[in-house]
Amino acid sequence: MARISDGTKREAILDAAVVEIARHGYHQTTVAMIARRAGVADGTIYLYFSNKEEILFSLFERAMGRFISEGRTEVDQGASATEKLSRIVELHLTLVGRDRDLAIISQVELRHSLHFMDQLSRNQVGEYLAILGQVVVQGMEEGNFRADLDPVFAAKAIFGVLDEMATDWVLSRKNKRLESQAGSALDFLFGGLGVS
Amino acid sequence: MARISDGTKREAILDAAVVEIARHGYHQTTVAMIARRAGVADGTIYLYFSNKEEILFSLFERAMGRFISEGRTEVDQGASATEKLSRIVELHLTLVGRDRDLAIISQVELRHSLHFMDQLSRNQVGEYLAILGQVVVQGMEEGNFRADLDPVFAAKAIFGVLDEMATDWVLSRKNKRLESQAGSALDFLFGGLGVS
DNA sequence: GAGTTTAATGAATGACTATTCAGTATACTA
DNA sequence: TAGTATACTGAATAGTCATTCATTAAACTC
Repeated sequence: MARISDGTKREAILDAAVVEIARHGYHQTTVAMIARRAGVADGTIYLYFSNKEEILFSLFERAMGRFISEGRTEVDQGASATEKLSRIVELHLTLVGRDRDLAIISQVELRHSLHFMDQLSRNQVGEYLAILGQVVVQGMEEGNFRADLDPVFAAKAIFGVLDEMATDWVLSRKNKRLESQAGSALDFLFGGLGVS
Repeated sequence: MARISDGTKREAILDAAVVEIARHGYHQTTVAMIARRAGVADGTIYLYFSNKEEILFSLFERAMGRFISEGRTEVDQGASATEKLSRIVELHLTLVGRDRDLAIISQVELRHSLHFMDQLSRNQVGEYLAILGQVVVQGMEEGNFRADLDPVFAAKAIFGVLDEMATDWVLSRKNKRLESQAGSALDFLFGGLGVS
């Protein structure tokens, strides 16, 4: 029998969870529904996750892990801060826009509870904000961004704009591609950052 | 016996709900908990609300109603678009920052489900975005904002920044007043809008 | 291929809680 | 004050589901 450490069954469960939770919401999704879609028995879920909430956590870690690692790569490929920011914006919108189910999870379902949001904010989102903050600092040092910026605040503002765009896209039924607004977003953000 | 139409008991229930839901989250809050805090029997809740979810809806309507009406007043008091926007930003941060429990409800608990967010977005938040959009249009007509702005996009971006600030404040344990960042926010937003 | 270990199953359990409603209390009416 | 209408109560109901665990199946070992 396949070793539990293969990870393929675990992945299957997470994949199933994305679909079910995106479709019905976390609280309306039963463990049985996830098990059924993943093609395993209810009890099997508990061999891989200690409880239902851990599935949601794992879902997020998996998604955000990809997000951050790709983000770092993009940042490393840009030279100037403006270039790095362009890449981040493009990537953020592309990644969110790639998979609507996953977007629903990250824009809506993961924000269920204070406790949950707190976790996110302290860990993954915090890391993302830190990356943004570093780019802002670099831009200031290069003399391309306003000298009186507060990098921590600016990072939040940038994130706020991107996050609102993502949420809006998830809620709108239009099929307009999210990335298509990257230009407007950059114009706005560069303006806010004082890029001349 | 007091008439049901007095509304005082209904208000008491909503007040109790804000506290309990902010403290424990919507799903961990039982109807019995709300009833207990409001000083009424469990069954009494159902004389005023048809089910638990309607309490959450009503909570939101009550809060957002105040928000929008005060928002309109502020807008009407400003002459130029820049002045109006300053007032809106100040008001938004002040109102959110005034009551942490209510802020938790609006920044976290009300965003529970796609269905719920959809409602918000379509109605109250949509109205708020419309107000912001009008201000942007005015600013463009006055020649103070960039001419190539997309007002619908700009409204979302403004809202995104304010909303992220609010969420961050709710999650942070610091007691820094939210309004204290209004200046930074305005600098950023005016920059994004191309105010020279 | 007998024996052992590991993985998977799914029916049963147990706990929880939104909602109901028969009964009680309070206010109004004449 | 008797009678009626309205508001309130809280124990009982009814349904839901996360989680467990005794049993079965598969894989590995030598």
